[in-house]
Amino acid sequence: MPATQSYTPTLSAWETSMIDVFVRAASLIGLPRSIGEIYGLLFCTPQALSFDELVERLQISKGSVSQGLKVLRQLGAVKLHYVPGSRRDHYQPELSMKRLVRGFIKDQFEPHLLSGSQRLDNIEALIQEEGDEASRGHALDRLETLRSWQKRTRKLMPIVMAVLGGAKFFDKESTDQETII
Amino acid sequence: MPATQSYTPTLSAWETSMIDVFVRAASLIGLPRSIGEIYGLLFCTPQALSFDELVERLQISKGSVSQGLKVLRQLGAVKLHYVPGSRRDHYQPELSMKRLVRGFIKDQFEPHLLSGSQRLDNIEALIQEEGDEASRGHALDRLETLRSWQKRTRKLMPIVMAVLGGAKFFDKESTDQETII
DNA sequence: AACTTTGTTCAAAAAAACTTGAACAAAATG
DNA sequence: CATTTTGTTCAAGTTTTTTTGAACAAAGTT
Repeated sequence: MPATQSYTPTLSAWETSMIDVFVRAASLIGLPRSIGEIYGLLFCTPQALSFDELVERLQISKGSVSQGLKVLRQLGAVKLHYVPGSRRDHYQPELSMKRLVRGFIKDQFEPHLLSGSQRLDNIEALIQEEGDEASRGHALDRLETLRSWQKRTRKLMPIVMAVLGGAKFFDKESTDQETII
Repeated sequence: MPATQSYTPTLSAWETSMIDVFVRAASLIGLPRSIGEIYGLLFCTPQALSFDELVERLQISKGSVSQGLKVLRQLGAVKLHYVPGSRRDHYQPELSMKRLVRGFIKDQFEPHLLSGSQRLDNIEALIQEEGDEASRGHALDRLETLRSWQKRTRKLMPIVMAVLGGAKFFDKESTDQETII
C-alpha cells in the first residue's frame, strides 16, 4: 500500500480554470477535450503524474487517458519521467513552446504539405488530359496559385520556429527576449 | 429563360481533385467539408458563380450553401461580384493568401487570444485566494509561462503577415519573392 | 395585389468524433 | 507458473457537428 501519492481527490478552482484554458486551446487546434484536460493537469501539477492519477483526478476513463497520452507522446507534448520505486509510467508536460509547436507542425501539418505536393502534380496531369483547350489556361493558372501558397507556407515554418526560439525580428519596443523557454 | 449560364452539369476530374484539396485544407483548420467544397469550386471556376450554381454543381443543399457562404464572407474568403443583368448574388474567391490568412486569424484566433488574457487574470486571482501557501509558487510560475506563450503568439502574428505580404526574412536562397498575390 | 425569384432560418436527420468500459496483452512479482 | 499490476485495444454508446429540406421572409415582376 503506497502512501506515497499526495492525496488530492478533487481539482481546485484555479486548476479547473487553467485546465479549461488548455481544453479550449486543444479544441482550437482540433484536439479532443480529453487531451486538453490531460496536458492541462500535468501543466498544473508540480510532480510527474501517473496514468492512474490522471484517471482519478480528471474522472475520465482509462481508455481516454491511454489514447490521449499516446497522442501527446507522439506530439512530443509530454515526456516520460522515471520515478524510482514505482513501476508505473509517470508523465511531465513539455514546457517549451518551441518544441510544442514544432511537434504539432511536424505531426499534423507537414504530412499534409508533403502529400499536397503530390496531389497538385496529379491535378496537373488531369488538367493536361482534359480536352477543353480554352479552360486549360485558367486551370493551370489556379494550380500555380496553389503551388505558390504551398511554397510560402513552407517558407513560413522555419521563420515561425526561429521567432519562437528567441530570434529577434522587427523588435523595436522594449521586450525581454529571454522570457524563459 | 437565361441561356447565359454555361451548362456544366457535373464536375470534371481535375475540378473534383482540386476541390478535394480545399476540403482537406478546410478540415485541417476546423471548417466543415461543405465550406471547402464551396470555396474550392469558386477557386476552380473562371466566372463568378451564383448561389444556385453552387447548389447544382456541388449537389449540396441550399441550407449548406447559405451557411457556408455566410462563413466565407465573414472570413473574407469570398467576395460578392456584381453581374449586370442578373438579380442573383455572384461570388468570387479571395485569391490573396495574405488576406485569407488575415481573415482567418482575425475571425478565429484573435478572439481567443483576447478572452485568454482575461482568463489568465481570473486564474491569478483564484491562485491568490487559495490557502495552500506551498503550491502557490508553482502555480504562479506556470501562469507566467502561459502569459509568455500568449505574448509570443501575439508577437508572431504580424511577422506571419509580413512574410505573407512579401517581406524578406533570412532570405538566403534564390527565391522569387514576387510570386503573385 | 398576386406571383415569382432569391436566399435565410431552423428543427430534425445523418454523419462524424469522442468516450467508455470490458476484454485483452505484457511484464513483474510471489 | 499462477497472480497481480499496468496499460492498450476496440466495439458499442454518447455527444457534437454537419447537412438537409421545408417553411419563411424580402424584394422584384407582371
